[in-house]
Amino acid sequence: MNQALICPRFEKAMSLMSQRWTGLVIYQLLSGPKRFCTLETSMGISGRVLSERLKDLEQQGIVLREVFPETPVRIEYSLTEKGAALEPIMKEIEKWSQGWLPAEIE
Amino acid sequence: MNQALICPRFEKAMSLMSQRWTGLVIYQLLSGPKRFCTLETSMGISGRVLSERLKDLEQQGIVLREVFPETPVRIEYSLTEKGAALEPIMKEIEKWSQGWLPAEIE
DNA sequence: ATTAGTTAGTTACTTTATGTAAGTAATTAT
DNA sequence: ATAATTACTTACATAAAGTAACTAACTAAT
Repeated sequence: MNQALICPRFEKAMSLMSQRWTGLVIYQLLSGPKRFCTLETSMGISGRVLSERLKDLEQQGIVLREVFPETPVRIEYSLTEKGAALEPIMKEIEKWSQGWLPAEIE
Repeated sequence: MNQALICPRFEKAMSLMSQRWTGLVIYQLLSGPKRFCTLETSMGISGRVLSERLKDLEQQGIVLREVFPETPVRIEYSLTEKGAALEPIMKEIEKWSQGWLPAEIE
């Protein structure tokens, strides 16, 4: 009865991208490793959700968490190879947004 | 204080893609116009949210709603040019999912 | 020794988003 | 008159996200 079955891998990828904040976190990490507080303030996400997302992305092998025992402790989040492979998606979103969304009024 | 300002157009596009179901709705419409009940059953979205999403996408000029006064009434949703321009994003998501997500076990 | 400051979170609570299931309106078939 | 179909909407329940205060580990200053 289900005429258009969706590929489960595609569906999974889409549900990843469809989670609020996930795309932006990945986008931010494309320009290099970032720490928790940097992500928090630069994208306006709440610490509660950021913490949740980073754990999730780490578990999925998309993000790597590294602890540097400096003072105060520095923890850096970066993209794994799997995570960096998401870049073409981001580039296409960027292209579309530039081609089809209105620029801001100055 | 905000070292990595995000382009507002990109942010808007990302927030569109980050809404639950929006990406899948667009993906389904890439293969041609679809009616409400088809979308509803093929992707397992609730009517309440599907209705909300379609209205939203219509307002943003991504989806076109057409009424065919047959019996019973047929209403078709399709992508506008702006909506169809999202295809490259979907293709990249598809590529990534095939390259990095495990295939199902048969 | 006590107080304050920093980072990376967590916790309890509130608000918003989504799911569920029943209902409505228009139309035709029986 | 009753049932069936499509395209929704409505009321209510559950899940996800936002807010703000708190904790833990450490150092620096008073």
